[in-house]
Amino acid sequence: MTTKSSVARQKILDAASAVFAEEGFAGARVDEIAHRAEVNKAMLYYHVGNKQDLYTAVLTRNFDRMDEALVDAMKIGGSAPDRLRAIIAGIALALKMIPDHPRIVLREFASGGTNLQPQVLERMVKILGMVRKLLADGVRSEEFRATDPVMTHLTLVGASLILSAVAPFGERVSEIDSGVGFPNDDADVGTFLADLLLHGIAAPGIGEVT
Amino acid sequence: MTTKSSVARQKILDAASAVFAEEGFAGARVDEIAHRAEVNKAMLYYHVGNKQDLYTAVLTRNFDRMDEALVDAMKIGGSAPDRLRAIIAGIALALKMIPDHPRIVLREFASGGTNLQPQVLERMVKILGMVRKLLADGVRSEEFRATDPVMTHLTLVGASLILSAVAPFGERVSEIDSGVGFPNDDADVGTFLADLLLHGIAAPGIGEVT
DNA sequence: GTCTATATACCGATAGAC
DNA sequence: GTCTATCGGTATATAGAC
Repeated sequence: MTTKSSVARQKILDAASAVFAEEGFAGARVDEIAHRAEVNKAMLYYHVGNKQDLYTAVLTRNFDRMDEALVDAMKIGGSAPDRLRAIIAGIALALKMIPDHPRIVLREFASGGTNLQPQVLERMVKILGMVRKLLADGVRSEEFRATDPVMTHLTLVGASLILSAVAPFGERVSEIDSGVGFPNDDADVGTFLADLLLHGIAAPGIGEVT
Repeated sequence: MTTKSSVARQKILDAASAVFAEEGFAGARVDEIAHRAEVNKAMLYYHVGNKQDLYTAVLTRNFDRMDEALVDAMKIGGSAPDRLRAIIAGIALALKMIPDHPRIVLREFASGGTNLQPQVLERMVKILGMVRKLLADGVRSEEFRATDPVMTHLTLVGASLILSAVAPFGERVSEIDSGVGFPNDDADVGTFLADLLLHGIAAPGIGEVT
């Protein structure tokens, strides 16, 4: 059958996610995706549809997984800083489970989201909204300073994406300069980012905020 | 003549920079670049070379402009926090002057830098090194906490790129949800990021660092 | 240096047999 | 549901006249 839970369909989406992450939408080849999924190209079109449908299906699935993980991470309650730590840890963990996702999303930020269908944009906006609401709550309860909310949540999400996506780039860089050293898979992105965003890098008493 | 300063060549690189920013390397069309540069396609090949050469020429030029601006911004000296503010302001200003650049670089982070020639990677490493050295200096002088240096400088650079590149994406999002509101061109990305990275968002006395 | 015309190859998509 | 064969469109790149 051609249901959304077909095994072939899942294999196709897995392969497509990897290829879109590596090559981008324009650079990805449908033949390559079919080859990696070990299905005939005609079957790919039969099960999922054309390249754009495939891309939308991949992003929808990846965002739904993200959303599921984040809704889960937000259940803990507590102070705004505690919940911020929880959502950042949730984002970092989810991106680690779906390593293709940050690379695809980063490209969409770069391209202006031109390949994104409305249902995908809605899912992105929902996640951005969760972060933004949390930040606004913290400002209201006076646990956070009143920073620009939009730039703050873009920084949080953007930094999470970059840190989660940078490993392959790091390998390429170390080909020409082995002394740089990018984060490996063991790096605790969540704890690092939460500390940084909450307290910054200035030592206590150094360089007051204006 | 076919020198690097030819007017035609500069027009081609300007057009190519814009198209690569919008469409990525794989998505960019040489015909489109030639059309925007108002030169014949054959002349484009004559003046610059093939698509890969063109991409490398654009990135080399953009990174050299970045480097020039940053070396300039670093001349001020002063405390580590002061210099951090200066380099972040320098990055933000330079990216504002070269709006194509963050979009192109973001894609390269996503793709693992597979389209980057060694001379381009070297220029990236140089800029990353300037930031990293500054952070290390601050830790040594005890003006900065001893955070992970690699993740810190990736966060700084990544956040600068995202905040500088997100405007077109923001316009796409507001098509489906006009209430989100992304940073516009007037946003003072430099001051925001410097405050955030130095002091974080936690209100004084809230949620101590472990 | 400039331009037209075209070679060459690739890629997305599907027709049609089984 | 599955596969082969192929169509049609498009993209990079260049030959060759001026």
